[in-house]
Amino acid sequence: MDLSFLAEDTLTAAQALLGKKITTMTDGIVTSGYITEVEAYLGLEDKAAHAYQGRRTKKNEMMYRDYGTVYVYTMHGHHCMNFITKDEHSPEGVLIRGLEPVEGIETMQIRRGRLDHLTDGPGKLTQSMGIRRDQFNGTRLNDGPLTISAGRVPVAVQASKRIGIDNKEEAVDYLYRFTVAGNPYVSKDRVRPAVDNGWQ
DNA sequence: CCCGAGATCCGCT
DNA sequence: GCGGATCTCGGGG
Repeated sequence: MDLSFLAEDTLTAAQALLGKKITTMTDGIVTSGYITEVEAYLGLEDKAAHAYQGRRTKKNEMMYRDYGTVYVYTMHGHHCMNFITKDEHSPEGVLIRGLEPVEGIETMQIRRGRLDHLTDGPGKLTQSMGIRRDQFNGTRLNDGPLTISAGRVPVAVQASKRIGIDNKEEAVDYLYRFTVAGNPYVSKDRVRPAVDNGWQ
């Protein structure tokens, strides 16, 4: 699919990612899901972003690549995945925080070691889909082990505060988290499922 | 070399 | 809601 929507403003790109289907091939096994929850990180002026004030290290180097680059980092022993937006002058990206599983659910259950809560969090979904830093960091969407395609369309998008950044001063209040309204496959919130999980 | 900070997860209260 | 597990990386001595 055409990825040029990732070259535009990151807040718009983040919302446009909701409903897109992402598919991985890891160890010869396909897993996939629809994106239900994302967070935008705006780089230079966003105190919660890894690239705040142009900070550039080995860890966040991929934030300075072009749109469509996959940025995976580890924290607390888990992997988190971003899709980079814009270009090398604007180190911005979108954290993928939730998916509605589609294919390979049994594999996800094995990888997670449990039957539910497979993809309702940034570290959970990377584990379920076999997304490891050494194989995915720095790859490009649709030109590596991760593909993105059209998927579904949300009836409504809900904006809220980002999760887990409670000591970042004014940035904690930005409404840069976006979820599919009425979809239960999201972190933290307990959502009452809407008709068809909030898809059109 | 050591220390501590994280865009987390899990189980328990 | 809370505390503990967990691990890589970056910065300061």
